[in-house]
Amino acid sequence: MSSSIQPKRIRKDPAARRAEIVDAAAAVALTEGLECVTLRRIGEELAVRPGLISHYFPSAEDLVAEAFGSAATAELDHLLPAGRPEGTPRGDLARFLARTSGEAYDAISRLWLNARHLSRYRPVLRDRVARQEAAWRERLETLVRDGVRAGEFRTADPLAAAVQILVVLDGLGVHANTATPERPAAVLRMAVTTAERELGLPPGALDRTTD
Amino acid sequence: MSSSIQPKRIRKDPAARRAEIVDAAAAVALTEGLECVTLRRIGEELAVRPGLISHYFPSAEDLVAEAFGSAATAELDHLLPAGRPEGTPRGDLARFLARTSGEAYDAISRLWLNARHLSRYRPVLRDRVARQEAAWRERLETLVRDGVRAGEFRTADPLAAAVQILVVLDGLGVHANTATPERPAAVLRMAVTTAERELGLPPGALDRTTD
DNA sequence: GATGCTATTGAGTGTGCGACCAATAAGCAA
DNA sequence: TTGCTTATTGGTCGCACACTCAATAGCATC
Repeated sequence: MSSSIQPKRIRKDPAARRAEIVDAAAAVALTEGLECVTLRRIGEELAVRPGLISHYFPSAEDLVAEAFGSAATAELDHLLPAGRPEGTPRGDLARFLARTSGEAYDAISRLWLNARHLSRYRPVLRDRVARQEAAWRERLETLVRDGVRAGEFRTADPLAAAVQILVVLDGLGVHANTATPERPAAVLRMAVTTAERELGLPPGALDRTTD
Repeated sequence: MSSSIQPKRIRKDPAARRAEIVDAAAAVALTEGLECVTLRRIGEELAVRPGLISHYFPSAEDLVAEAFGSAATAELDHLLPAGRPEGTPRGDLARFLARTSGEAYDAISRLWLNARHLSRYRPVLRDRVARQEAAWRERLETLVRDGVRAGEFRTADPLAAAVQILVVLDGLGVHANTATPERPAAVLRMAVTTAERELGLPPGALDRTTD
C-alpha cells in the first residue's frame, strides 16, 4: 500500500542524530526562517516524531539558536575561510565583497535580519547572535591586519575599518525581504567604496577580477 | 467590589474608535513589537473584547500593517517635518542626524528591524514597509535638494546621497536588539561622516550645535 | 416613547505551538 | 540467549492565536 509508512524504528548514534537535527534546523532556518524551526517542523523534515527533537533539545529555543549559529558559521567559513588565507589579502577581500553583493547573499541577509529581530524575545539566540557578530568582526579584522602587514592596506585602526565595512553590508542587506527599487550605482558600490576608502586603496582596487 | 468590572458598554463613533485602535496598536508595536499586535492584546489595551477589533480590522494583518505605518509616519514627521523646513537645510540635517543617533532612536530601529523581518511573511505589511521606505527616502532627498538649491550642499545626485545616508543609518540601527560592545568613534560618527562627504561639507559641519 | 441601525459582546471553532510522560523496542553487553 | 540502557514513539495537556456569528444594547432618529 502506502509506501510512506515506516513501522521500523531507526535508532541512531546520539551524536549523529543530533548533528542531523542541527543540519535540518539550519536548512529550515535558511530557507523558511527561524520561526519555522519548530519541533514539529524539524521532526517532519527527518521523518521522526516531535518528541525526539525535544529529547535532544529539551528547550526549543536552544535548537533555534543552534540552527542560526550553524548556518552563520558555515556561511562565514565560505566567505572568509579561516586559517591561512588562500590568496593575497586584497584578493580575499575583493572576493568577500563580491560574494556579499548580489542576490545569492540575500538568503544570508534574511537570516541575519531574522536573528537580530528574534533576539528581542529570545535571550539564548541573542547570545548566539552576539557571538556570531564577534566572529565575523574578528575574521574581517584579521584580514585587514594581514593586509596592513603585507603593505597592501593602509589604516590606523583595522577594527574600525572592519566594523565600518560590516555596518555598510548590514545596511545594504536590510532590504532582502522587500522588493527594492532600482538603486543608484553609488549605493550598490557602497561596500566596495567604503573598503577602498578606509583601507587607503585607489578606486577600483577591490573590484572582483575573477570568481 | 472589584472596581475593574464594567458592565456598561461604551459605544463610540466608528471613526474615533478606529483611530483609538490604530493608536493603541502603534504604541504596542513600538514598545513590545509587531507580533504583540494581536486582537487580544489590543482589545485588552482598550478594555474591549477582541471581537471588536476584528469588527474594525477583519484581517489582523491589516491592523499590524496600519500600526507600523502609523508609528513610522509619526516618527518621520518628528525627525524631518514636512512642508516648509524650520531652519536651514544644514541645520535640519544636523538635527536629523543627531536624533537618529543615540539610544532614544533605538525603539525606532527596533521597529524597522521588526517590520522588515515580518515583511517576509506578511504581504500587506511588506507593502507598507515599501511605502514608508519611499516616504523617508523622498523626505530626505527633498532636504538635500533644498540644501543644494540654497548653496549649502554640493552633490551631483541628491537621491544617491540620501539613500547612502539611510543605508548607513540602517546598518547602525541593526544592533538595537543586541548588546553592542563599545564601538569605535569612527563607527559612531559614520552617519555624519557619510553625509558630510556626500554633500561636500567640511568635517564637523553637521555636528549638532543645539537641539 | 417607540423604532431601527449597528457597535459591541459572548461564546465557540480550529490550528499550531512547547512541554510532558509512560510505553515501546533497538542494539549492545554479559 | 538474556537483560539493560536509552533512543524513539504515541498521546495528552495547556496555551495563544485568528476567525465566525448570533445575541445584545447604546444611541440617534422619528
